[in-house]
Amino acid sequence: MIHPLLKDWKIEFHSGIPAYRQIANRLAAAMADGTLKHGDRLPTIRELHERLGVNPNTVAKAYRELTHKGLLDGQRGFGSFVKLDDAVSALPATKKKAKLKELYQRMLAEARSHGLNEAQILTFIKQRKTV
Amino acid sequence: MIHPLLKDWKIEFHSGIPAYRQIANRLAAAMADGTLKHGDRLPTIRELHERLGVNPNTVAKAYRELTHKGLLDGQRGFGSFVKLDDAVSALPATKKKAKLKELYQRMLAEARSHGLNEAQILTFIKQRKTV
DNA sequence: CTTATTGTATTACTTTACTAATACAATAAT
DNA sequence: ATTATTGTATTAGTAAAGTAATACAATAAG
Repeated sequence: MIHPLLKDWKIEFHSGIPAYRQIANRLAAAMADGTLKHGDRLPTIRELHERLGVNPNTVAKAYRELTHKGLLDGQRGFGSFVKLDDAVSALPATKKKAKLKELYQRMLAEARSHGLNEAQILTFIKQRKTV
Repeated sequence: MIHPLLKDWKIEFHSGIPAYRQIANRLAAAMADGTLKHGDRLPTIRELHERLGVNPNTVAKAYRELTHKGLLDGQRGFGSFVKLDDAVSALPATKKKAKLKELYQRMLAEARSHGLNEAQILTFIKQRKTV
C-alpha cells in the first residue's frame, strides 16, 4: 500500500531548495500539523528514493536530520518511525522560543533588505489567520 | 569625519553569516528604519574594507546587491548614495506582499522542522510589540 | 542458517558560495 | 593634462554544500 505522504509529491529540482531539504521539511510539517503521529511508519528510504527520483543518500540525509532532532527513530531492517512525544514536546519552551526568535530575526533582516521595515512585516503577519 | 554607521560595527567572522550579507543587511536595516535617508552618502567601499577588515570586493558585493535592488546608486570617483524614493516606495505593494509571503513561508517550514506548528509561531510573533 | 529488507557509513564527485588579488574606468580636483 | 579618489569588472582560489556510487550492518522471516 502506497504511503499517504506520497500522494502528489514531486521534488522541485530547479527551485533552488535542495532535495533533502524539501523532504525534511515536508515530513516535519506533517508531524507538526498532526498528519503524522507518534509511532507512524515512514516510507522507507529506498521507496522515497524511487518515488521521488533522488539518490537514497539524499533521502537518508533528510531522515538523519530529523533523527538528530529527535523527531525520528530509524531501525535497521525495519523502518523509520515518528517519535514525537519525548523529544519535541520535551523541547523546553525557552529553547523553542529562542529558536523562533532566531528565525524571526533572520526573516526581518531579509525583509529589510527589500525595503520593508518591521512594522510592515508585523502588520502583514498579524493579518494572517491562525490556522 | 567618520561615518556614523561605523560606530561599533564589527564583522562576526565566525557567525556563519557571510561578511557581505552582514554588510548588506546592516545598510538595508539602516535604510528601513530611517537612519539612512535618501541621498545620504555611504562610506566608500575602501573605507569599509579597511574598517571592517574585509576584502574590498566583499564590500562591493554588498553594495552591488543593494544597487541591484534599487536601494543604492554608485558613482565612480564620487561615492555611493542612498536611493529610497523611487525604487523602494515604488515597489508595488503586491510585490512586497509576495516577498513577505515567501519569507514567511520559509520561516514556517524551518520552524516546523523544529517541531513547532503555525499556531505557535503566530502566537509568538503576535506577542511582539510593533516597534 | 540463509536471505530479503531496511537503515547506516564511507568515499568521492560536482557545483555553488564566498572571498581574494588585481586591473580597469569614470569622475573631480588641481 | 595629471592625479587622486572612487566604483566596477575579471579572474582565480578555497571552502562548503549537495548529490551520488557503493559497501556495510542489523533485523526479521523463512
